[in-house]
Amino acid sequence: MPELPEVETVKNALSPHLDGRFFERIETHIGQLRYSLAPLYDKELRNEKIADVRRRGRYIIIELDNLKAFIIHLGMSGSIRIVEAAAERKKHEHVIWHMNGGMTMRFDCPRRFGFVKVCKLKAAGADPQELSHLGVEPLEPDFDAVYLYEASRKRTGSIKNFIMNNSIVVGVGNIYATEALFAAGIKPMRTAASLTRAECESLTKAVKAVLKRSIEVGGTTIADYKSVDGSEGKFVHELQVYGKKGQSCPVCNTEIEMTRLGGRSSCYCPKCQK
DNA sequence: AGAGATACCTGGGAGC
DNA sequence: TGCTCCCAGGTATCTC
Repeated sequence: MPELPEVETVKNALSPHLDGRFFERIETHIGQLRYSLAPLYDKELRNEKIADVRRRGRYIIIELDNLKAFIIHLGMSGSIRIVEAAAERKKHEHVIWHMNGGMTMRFDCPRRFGFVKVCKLKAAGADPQELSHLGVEPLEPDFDAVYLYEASRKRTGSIKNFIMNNSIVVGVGNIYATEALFAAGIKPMRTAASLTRAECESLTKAVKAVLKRSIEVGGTTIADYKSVDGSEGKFVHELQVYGKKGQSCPVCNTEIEMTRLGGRSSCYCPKCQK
């Protein structure tokens, strides 16, 4: 399931294949994913040089020279691959971009939680209006103890849901929220407002460390996620508590427990996490 | 305003 | 074996 490290990995792998090329034709095999795919037939998306490929939160932005852009979200099961136009289409490859030079970029999205949106940018390199609600990037310096502490005052929801809230900080999903809270020694069900300054310091550091480490090893492959070349992320081998209910804590051997927060399962060590 | 619930969707695993 | 049921996940939308 693609979280920030996975999307970062995909974006980095995609970039050299798209750089300076243009889309000659876009082919869709389904009417809509999360949103209708009809806007992809806009003529202004064709034969226009690809100016930039970047990431914002869990969204990939492919910007064209005319300031039109695609926003791609992989949902929970989406992947993108670059293959020759002649390659056989996989069952769930719903969108195929044909590039000059004979290669295609293909969006495989079995569970259809992903989407492709078309938008118009105000300037080169600008964030689309569609993503203006997003909070800070977790790997940027503005996600720090002061920010987290101040944003979380008066917040009565759980700290886990708080750091998974896209309007606060982007790209932290269930896996990395779970792992970061373990690394910081904080129970996921604590209210956000109950965190001290010191705990905000350890939590922001833990979020950054977990995300950076995962990017280094190519993300986390649980079931569906693969990068552009089909390789699997190796962070799954470094998970400490995610999905390990009933197993021993790698630090203190206490049995890992699970609770549900915001409808999502949340594993934690009852002894290491206060 | 914030927080919780729910819908969306399908593959995979468990249980019968 | 084959069926049904349930779960996983992020985001948008709703309700309180």
